[in-house]
Amino acid sequence: MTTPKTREDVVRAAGRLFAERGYHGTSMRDLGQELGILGSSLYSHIDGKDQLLVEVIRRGAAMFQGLADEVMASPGTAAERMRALVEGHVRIITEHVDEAATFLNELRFLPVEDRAGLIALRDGYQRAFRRLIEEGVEAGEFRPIEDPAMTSTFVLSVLNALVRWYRPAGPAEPDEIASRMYEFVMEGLT
Amino acid sequence: MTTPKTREDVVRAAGRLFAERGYHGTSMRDLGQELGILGSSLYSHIDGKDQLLVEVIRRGAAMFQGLADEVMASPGTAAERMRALVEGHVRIITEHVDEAATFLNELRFLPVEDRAGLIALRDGYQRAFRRLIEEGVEAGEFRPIEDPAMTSTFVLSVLNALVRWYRPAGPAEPDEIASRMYEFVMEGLT
DNA sequence: CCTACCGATCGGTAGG
DNA sequence: CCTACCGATCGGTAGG
Repeated sequence: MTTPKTREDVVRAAGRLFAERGYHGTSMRDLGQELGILGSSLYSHIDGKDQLLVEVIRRGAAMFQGLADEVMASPGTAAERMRALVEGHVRIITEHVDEAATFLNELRFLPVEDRAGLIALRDGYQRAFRRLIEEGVEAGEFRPIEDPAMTSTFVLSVLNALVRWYRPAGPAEPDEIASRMYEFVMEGLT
Repeated sequence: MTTPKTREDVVRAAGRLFAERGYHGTSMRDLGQELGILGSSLYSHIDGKDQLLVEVIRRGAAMFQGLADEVMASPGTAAERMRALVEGHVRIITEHVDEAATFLNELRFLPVEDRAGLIALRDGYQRAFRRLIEEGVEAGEFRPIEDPAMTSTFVLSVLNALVRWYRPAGPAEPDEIASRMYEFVMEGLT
């Protein structure tokens, strides 16, 4: 009675397990079990385990890159665009934790031929934050910041760590998380 | 001519590989190779692979807990103690990246009987940050903060992410990193 | 610390 | 999607 699994089902289940147990902590038999089929049956949908990792991570990367492209092409002050980046980043993670977590945690296990390209995407995303910080400093919206690259790492550290503690059943709503993150990033503790 | 490996050598090499490739991405044969011996020879030093994970993570946990105990028992304003926590945290990571990274990344792979205790240690460390934030708000040193628990997560996100990007050969000195982190945590971007 | 293994599990294939 | 497998690798042991 249960309808046959699709390739899409397989990729999504892979994201779930890679996020939860890591790429090397997930066997093809685990993944089959998650879908109610045998591990060997997965190979009618995909070519190999590493292909699944590539596909899950590509999805994560694409969402973040899309956000950065959109926000950086839009008008507004540096503060306004920073708010848009924070809200978008939180939305991506709360709506797609698995792909986001796998993108952020399992990049190093990618096959060599895919690794460099996806790391470049991640670095490009970080560069958007750095440029925005530089613009904000120049415009006098932000305080003088000696090392915008390192500071962009700090901002992204706060945002990315959400994949580690976000739980859909948790007490905090995504909107509330985004607001408090933006506040913290802009004002710090004082 | 090379002196025999000690148990200490084994634990340290395990920390290195667990940090770099993850627990499940490291085989006992990999670990042996790192030390110039066979995988099976490791068992004259240790009882099992999971024991190595427990030991590496215990070391990481102990350093952070020691820092929190020391700082929270010392006098000083909330800001002064926050600075001490940031500086200590950065020092621990820059001097012991492997144990720190394994503690922060591989906790979930611990044997069930050790997991809860070490997670409790991590949570206790985070509680020190939360209490300090609450004290700083009450004393009027920090701005009013509605959710000190979530805010402590933000501060720790910035600090913990250092295990992901710190490289001893990198351009930034530990002291400089600590200063900029403290500045960011206190003032944010504005 | 090595030699020589062990059973279990891994990613993956052929054929239906 | 399953049956029935494959060679390779896994964590680990006995004996020296």
